[in-house]
Amino acid sequence: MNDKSRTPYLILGLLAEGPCSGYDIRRITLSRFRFFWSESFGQIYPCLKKLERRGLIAASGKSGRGKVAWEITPDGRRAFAAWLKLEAPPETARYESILKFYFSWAMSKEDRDRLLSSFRGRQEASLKELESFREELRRIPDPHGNHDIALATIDLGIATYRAWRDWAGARLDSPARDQR
Amino acid sequence: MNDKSRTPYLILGLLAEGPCSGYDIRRITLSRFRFFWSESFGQIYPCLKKLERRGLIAASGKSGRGKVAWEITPDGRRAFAAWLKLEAPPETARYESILKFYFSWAMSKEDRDRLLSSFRGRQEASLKELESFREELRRIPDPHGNHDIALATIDLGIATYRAWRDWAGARLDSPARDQR
DNA sequence: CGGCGCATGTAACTTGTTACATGATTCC
DNA sequence: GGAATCATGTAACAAGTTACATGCGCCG
Repeated sequence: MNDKSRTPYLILGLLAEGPCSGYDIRRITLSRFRFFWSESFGQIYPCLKKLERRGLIAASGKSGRGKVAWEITPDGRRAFAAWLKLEAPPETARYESILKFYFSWAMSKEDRDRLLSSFRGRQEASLKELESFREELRRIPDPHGNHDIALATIDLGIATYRAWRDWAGARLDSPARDQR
Repeated sequence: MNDKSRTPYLILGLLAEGPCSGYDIRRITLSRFRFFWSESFGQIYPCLKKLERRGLIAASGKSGRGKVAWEITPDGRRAFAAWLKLEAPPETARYESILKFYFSWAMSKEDRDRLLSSFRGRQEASLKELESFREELRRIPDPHGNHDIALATIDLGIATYRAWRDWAGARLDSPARDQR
């Protein structure tokens, strides 16, 4: 495991919490992980096969439909723990809508407002989704004692979505004033 | 210009504000754009050549050292404006340190605190950098009247860095309590 | 029994990074 | 004159997306 893709570790980490299918992993990255992670099927499925070949995960029978439940092996846990200790490299980001906002001096006021308002709407929707997931998580039992950390992660997402929504809101409500 | 890379538009947009070299573009993405954009030399230089071949930009002589000053052409402005009008596709993100925090139930408390504290330090440093750039921008003249929008963009970065720094700070100062 | 969503898979492609090379200029 | 930084460039590679194909099971 000396390549640079993080996909294997995302998978190992999720499986370390409990069995999962490739489809489950995809759904997780699309919902509660969305503000900090993404994966496509084209990454997930080949990576699952590769991890299996290396003995880091194993298929533990099929559940409903064609769904495969994957489990982490002791070797997998070791590989995961080793990665977890490493310092993460500097982060990079690409938010096209922020880039467009930066360039929005070249737009009409209407187009800029449309951009802002659609931005605000997306943050608002993501916020609602995370907030309701947070409530759900708070209610269900916590067998492994890791809910506090999951909740803390979600709180970071909530804080981010709120800050972004409010930022857009302020530009829409009083666009001429200089807010901080 | 029917491919999916946004690099050409970043370049066109920056050149639309004034002449720039490839190195300048890189520096901009490394500093004030860092919270929402990144580019590597391996993308920038080939892309500049391609944009020149297509007549969207032109080299306007050399300045100090071997530095090439690039300018946008009328065709370039049109291509830029056309892209700007399009709705941006859904955003994806990858923050390895947040992923690691999510998985930090598998860490010792010391390792988790180290992670949080290094995270906080990076947000703090980025925040300071953006704040001082903001002050600098406020002081210099604004010939094209687009400083307000640049400042607004920077404010989003500042809000993000603050929220992230404070989130990490709260987890470090009173890790047992349930903050919002 | 038709359509939708679940679920897996993969091939072709694009995008982006890394590592390297080169040379000029500034500063000590 | 040597080191650091500025500045450009590219080849090899890795990573990630897209578009497709397949089939099952559930629901109306």
